[in-house]
Amino acid sequence: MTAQIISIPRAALHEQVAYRLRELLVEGVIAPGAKLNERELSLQLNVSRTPLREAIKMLAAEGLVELLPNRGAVAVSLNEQDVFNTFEVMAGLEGMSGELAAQRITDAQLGEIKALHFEMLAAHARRDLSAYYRINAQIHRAINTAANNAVLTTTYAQVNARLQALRFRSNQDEAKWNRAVGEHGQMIDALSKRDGAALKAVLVQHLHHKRNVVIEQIRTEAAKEITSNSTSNSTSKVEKVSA
Amino acid sequence: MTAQIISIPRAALHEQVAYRLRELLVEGVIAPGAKLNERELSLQLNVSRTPLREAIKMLAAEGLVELLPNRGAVAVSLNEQDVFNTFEVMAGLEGMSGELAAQRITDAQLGEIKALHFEMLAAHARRDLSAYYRINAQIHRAINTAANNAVLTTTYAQVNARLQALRFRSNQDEAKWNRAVGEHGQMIDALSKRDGAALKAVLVQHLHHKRNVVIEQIRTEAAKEITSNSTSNSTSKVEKVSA
DNA sequence: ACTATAATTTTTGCATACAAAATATAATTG
DNA sequence: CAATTATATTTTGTATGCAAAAATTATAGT
Repeated sequence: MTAQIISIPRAALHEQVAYRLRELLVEGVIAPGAKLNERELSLQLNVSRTPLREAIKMLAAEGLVELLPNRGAVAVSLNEQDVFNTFEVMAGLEGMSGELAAQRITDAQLGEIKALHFEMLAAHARRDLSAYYRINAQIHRAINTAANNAVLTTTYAQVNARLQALRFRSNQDEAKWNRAVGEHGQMIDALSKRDGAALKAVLVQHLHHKRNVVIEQIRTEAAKEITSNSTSNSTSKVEKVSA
Repeated sequence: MTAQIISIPRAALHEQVAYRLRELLVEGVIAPGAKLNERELSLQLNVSRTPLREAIKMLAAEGLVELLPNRGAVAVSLNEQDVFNTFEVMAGLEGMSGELAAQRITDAQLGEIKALHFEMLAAHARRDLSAYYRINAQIHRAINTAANNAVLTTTYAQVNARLQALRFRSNQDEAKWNRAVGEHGQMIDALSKRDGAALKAVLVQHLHHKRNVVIEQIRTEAAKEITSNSTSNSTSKVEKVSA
């Protein structure tokens, strides 16, 4: 009879909207630099503008969108300097995560990370990039969890979201992929030995390499943009949200 | 004639409200755990509930208030674990700041920090705690600026704001104050030598000590609360915003 | 034809209005 | 009189409406 009374109230509308928008931004459905039209989005998400605007304000505070006075919000578009800075902070936060995780990780958590590591090796062997990225994210999240610091976790997630929005998960070359996998092996070693300094060093270097890959990619794409723009018209501006 | 046309548009209302609320929260006018009544605040700030709510959502994303579904927002109230975690992250971020600042600081910036340091020594000599805290914050901000990483600066500011809301700037004892000033001297030395590792170490230790002071104070106040509650009624709940 | 200006439309920003949930108060019953 | 239920009030959540700003289109002038 009273079964439903305890039931958790469904998340507030602005929360749901924020969650959905976060997805759209991080998955690149709303491309960097694209405008967030309130009327359009409220129609597509089937909510009024009020909770939508509240959600947008939250995303602005998270750094996923930028607010232009009287001109609404646009999805963040990071330039090379921004990407560099973001990776620098991410490296620091990852390093912290690793250092703390090495001190605090439980045997069960370590076991799970080792399992994930083998799954990652499997994905690598199959050349399954999508699975690789998924498991990779899981491993890093697991390390973060093992650090056992909620403030670190949310801070990390917030900074990381902005990088995810770059969607740089394109085809990296064979050598770099192999190196990344190798670095992951070193992480497991360091974690097993509870060697915080070593884990930190690997993680920082791992992110350093990742940063280089991304910046290289940004430059390549910027160059491509220019050449393609001179021949045909750019498609990067026509951004539509698919509900 | 066209002088006014270029003039920057005044900040949007929700921005102004967010700024003001941030002040009220950080300065402790709205005490930790206090409820943010929308009607009340909108009257006091003289805005409608719409921009007020937008501002509150931003503060929630910043971690300064907590949203309770269908029950509004309350000023964050950090327990001992939260404070510990926050300081841990702050130490990491400060360390990063120091390491990068040592690499990137300009002579002019170093000069300014040295000047601030002398001002701090003056405040210390005068036992002017208020000035000391102000200058202390300026020095840490200056180091952060010298690190030349906008993402780090905003991340740092966001995490720091939550600590400021604790308002632990009460009277610390003589010995600890002296030690803190001594640590500041070491910072200047490390910065002058552009010794990132040394600066980082000092900053991390500095925060470590600060954390201990704060946690000790929290425990003391918690103990006081209990005794005072048993004799008279607590005043910590009756929180009013003074516009 | 191209630029500059004016009218129109769209879009954002803010306030208000209404509905639903939560809280406070009153009433009722054992 | 305490405990519980019912009622009233307050408060939050969402939608809508209106005004101001920006973007777009139309118009006029060179």
